[in-house]
Amino acid sequence: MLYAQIVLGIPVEGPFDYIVPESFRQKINPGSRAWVNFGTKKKIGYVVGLTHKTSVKKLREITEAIDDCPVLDKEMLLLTKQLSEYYCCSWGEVIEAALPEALRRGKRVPEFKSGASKRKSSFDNASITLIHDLDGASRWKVYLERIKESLNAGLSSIVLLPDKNAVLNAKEIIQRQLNARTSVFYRKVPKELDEWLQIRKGEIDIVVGMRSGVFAPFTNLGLIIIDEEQDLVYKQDQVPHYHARQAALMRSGIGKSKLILGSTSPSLESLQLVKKGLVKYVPLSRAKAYPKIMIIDTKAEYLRFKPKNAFFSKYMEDSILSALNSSEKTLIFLNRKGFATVASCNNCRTVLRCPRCNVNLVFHFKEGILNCHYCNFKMDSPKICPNCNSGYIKFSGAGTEKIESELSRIFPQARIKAFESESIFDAQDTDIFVSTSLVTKKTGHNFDLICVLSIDNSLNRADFRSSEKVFSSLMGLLKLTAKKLLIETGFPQHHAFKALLNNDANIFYDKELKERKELNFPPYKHLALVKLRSKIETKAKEASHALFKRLNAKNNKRGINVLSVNPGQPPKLRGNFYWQLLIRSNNPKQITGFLKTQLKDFRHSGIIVTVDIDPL
DNA sequence: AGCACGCCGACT
DNA sequence: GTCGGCGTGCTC
Repeated sequence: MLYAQIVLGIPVEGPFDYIVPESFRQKINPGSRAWVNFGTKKKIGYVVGLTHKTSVKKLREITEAIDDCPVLDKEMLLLTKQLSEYYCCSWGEVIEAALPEALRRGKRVPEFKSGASKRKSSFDNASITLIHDLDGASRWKVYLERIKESLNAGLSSIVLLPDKNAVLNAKEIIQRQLNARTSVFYRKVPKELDEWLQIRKGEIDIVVGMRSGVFAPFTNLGLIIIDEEQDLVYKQDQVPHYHARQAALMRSGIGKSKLILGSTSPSLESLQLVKKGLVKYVPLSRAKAYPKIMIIDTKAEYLRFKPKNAFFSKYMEDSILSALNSSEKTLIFLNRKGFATVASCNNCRTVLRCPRCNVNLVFHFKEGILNCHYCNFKMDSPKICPNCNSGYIKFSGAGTEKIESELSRIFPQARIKAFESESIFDAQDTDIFVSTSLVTKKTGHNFDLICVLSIDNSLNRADFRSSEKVFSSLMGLLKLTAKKLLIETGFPQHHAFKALLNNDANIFYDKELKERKELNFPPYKHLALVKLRSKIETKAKEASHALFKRLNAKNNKRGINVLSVNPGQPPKLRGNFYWQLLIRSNNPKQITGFLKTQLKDFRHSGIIVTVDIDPL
């Protein structure tokens, strides 16, 4: 008797054994899909193994075999398994993250010959490289060389980028420079399945994609490149909360392929791997001139000039004016969209909030609406206060739109454009651009003057990564100018600014690493976030406290620390109330092991629990 | 996750 | 008396 060990794309640990009927023997192999009855439902199962022995009494038969040739090869099976052990989710859930939608729905693929797998040279320390490239231009030379090496060895490459624009841009560079079969591959790309099949058949040499591109089904992978590896989009914000960098590290270990991480401001995680000697560090110098950088101490400015409610310091205003006078291009950078942060009634002080998330709504002047930046809830801006019917709604706080209108008041002669969202911003006839971090995502922009406003908001978040995020966005801005960069801050001594002033990233990294070490934060320790959500506020609170108590009681493991229970951030999102536990450990696998046993029989009505390992 | 089985409260 | 709430266990 032959049994198939099958996992499913639901949060239950398998595998489950099924009888393989004689007629399906040819088609049931590790990595192939099959229809199975599970409970009362018909589901897609993924065969992860075959066996002649089973301890289960009442077995069911596989309903139908789907694949002539397995959709997952040995490497992919191992990769998805390792990821499920790391990220505290089921094997089947990771498999579903790695397959195109059509395959998860059970769509058949025509019979195909799997691409040949090639033997690769041995894997050593030089196999992982971190390229620290200060203006983001010179690294492409290295990328192209390494891809070419891979091609010459008959091996394929994956190139990951943070967003669609960068993907299309990269594809163009590659197609211009190399004679190779290149495919753009990401979730929801038109004809996703066709692309997938071509890669699986070995008809493609290079895949350019985003996060999920790390699962491109090559059988002869030689190289993975992750560009701007510090970018937060490489972490999936849904189960299975995997990080493309982590997946790439695992995949390169399994398949003996090389890995290149490229960045303008490397993550501390990657630098830590360099320090441990696991990753080779390659710094590239900046080709562009280094701009003049000024840190404007807003406290000192205030003492000198006492501007009341001014958005710009005197120095900044003067700089913008002189840029205008010599018809230079200026960028005003701030991290807040919209016209105002808060809309409140001037009479009763009622603040207008999102009904689903309970956060302040942001006023968008052009559309005349209030918008929730968490769930995208929109409503027409009310003329009168919904609470006291008074007719005066006050808007305070500065977003891009507010700054835009303020600028046109101070500089009526200037042509000003604010860009949020995806609006076109190659306008030639513009003197001053106002933008959020979106501007660093678009290529080919150059400014004579960049002014950074209200960076302190970002710096003082209750987030241990806030400094790193600020540093990274400043380094992103640095790429956009060779002339002048002004930063307003009340913390001019901060190591992020010092590093910038001295053109020495190590000033930032050394200090930041030291702080992280002292506080037991990543990259020295790992964190896990256990999130509980419920429609009912008290239930979420009570359940999270019960879980906190339980985890502390059951935790006899050395090295695991259940740190805190807190309301989620934000506490209310899309009509659900969130609470979260924070756990610290030396090793994510240890947390995952602990949580998998503890959460199996933790059940509260109306509560959904999810786990995020290495949250960002 | 999704479902069935099973035991207690307020309704035709 | 029964419809339905949700706590509990299970899915090969």
